[in-house]
Amino acid sequence: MADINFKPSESTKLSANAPRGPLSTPLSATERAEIPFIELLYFAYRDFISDPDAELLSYGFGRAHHRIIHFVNRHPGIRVADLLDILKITKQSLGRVLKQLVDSGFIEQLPGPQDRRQRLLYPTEAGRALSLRLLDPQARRIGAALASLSPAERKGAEEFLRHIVDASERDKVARLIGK
Amino acid sequence: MADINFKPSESTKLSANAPRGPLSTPLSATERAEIPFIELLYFAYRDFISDPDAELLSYGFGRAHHRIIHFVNRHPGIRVADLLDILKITKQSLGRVLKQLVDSGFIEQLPGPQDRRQRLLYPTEAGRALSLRLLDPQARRIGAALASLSPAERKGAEEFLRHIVDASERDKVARLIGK
DNA sequence: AAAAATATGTCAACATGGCTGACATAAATT
DNA sequence: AATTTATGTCAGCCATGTTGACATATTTTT
Repeated sequence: MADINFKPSESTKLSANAPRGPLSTPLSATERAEIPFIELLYFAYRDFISDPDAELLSYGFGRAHHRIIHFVNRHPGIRVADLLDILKITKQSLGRVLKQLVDSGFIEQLPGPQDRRQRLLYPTEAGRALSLRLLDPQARRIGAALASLSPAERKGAEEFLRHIVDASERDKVARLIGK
Repeated sequence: MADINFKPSESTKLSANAPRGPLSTPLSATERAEIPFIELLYFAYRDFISDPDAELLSYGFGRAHHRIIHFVNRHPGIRVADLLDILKITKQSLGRVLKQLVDSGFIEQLPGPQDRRQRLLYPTEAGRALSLRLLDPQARRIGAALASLSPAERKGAEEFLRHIVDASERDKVARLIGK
């Protein structure tokens, strides 16, 4: 490995002591003003899911269970097909995790009244309780964040997130969220 | 299974035809005003990562590769320990994926000039190019979202995300983002 | 009534990317 | 000289995603 024999005056702080790499100039927000938002989304989401992740551990569940529990509680009687469309996963992936939730008594399946091929999904009392437990820390986190914003800023946060969603999915998401 | 023998007047649309489940009343934003934001974060993040996910497929890479490529390009010469602290994963998880990126010529490792135990990470030209390719669709998505907002609303979006981050991580994130 | 389409479930195999635990090595620090 | 630190590596486990093929019950169509 070649040693350092040339040390040009570096302009950036982070790479000041490392002018030997193939590329020592950082990708900066100067070039791409959107980078801070990209990274904020990453860090915010990383921490946003950390609370329920910890809670789920004590039940032996994971994020997949969380998503199912949440949307079944939000839409009791939801069809399997609609849940698949929300989660954008395969029925095999869903089936495995859903089965665990049914077996452990958090979700119940009932045949559809009109179409008896359907197995509509409902939360049990335990399922509702779990949903609320998982919801609580996230709601607190959101609430605290919103509390520090003006009404216009709050609207900005909401509109920003709505526009990050695929344009083709936006209406459906708006309907699901209930606005 | 008990049949329906009582059909109370339902107020919500979604559960109107399904009053037989253990719980047919939906968890609604009426009880928890933060629910729309919780779901918006979920849907926004789901779509936000879909563009790079598709792009990565053609390289045989996954999200783990994306994160490494991104932060190494943002901070050329970063130490392995610092990258681990950003990603919050174990060195074994990082090592496996990082090795693939080094072997395929997207990232180069160089010993630290002061402390030669360190293996500082730098992007190669190919690594920078890949980083920009992955960045592009996300930056466009963010840019389009921001374009629809007023300055105050933009500030709201940014502040909201900053506050979603763990309080204990907020300063570090601010430094990483460069503000 | 028979045929086709639909909603769902299931079996099997595989890939990614997390994890833990144990151990190795080289370099810096004490 | 002993210890600590930065990093790597081997081995195995787990969660959760994938594809493909096939089964079943029910509804719709012909």
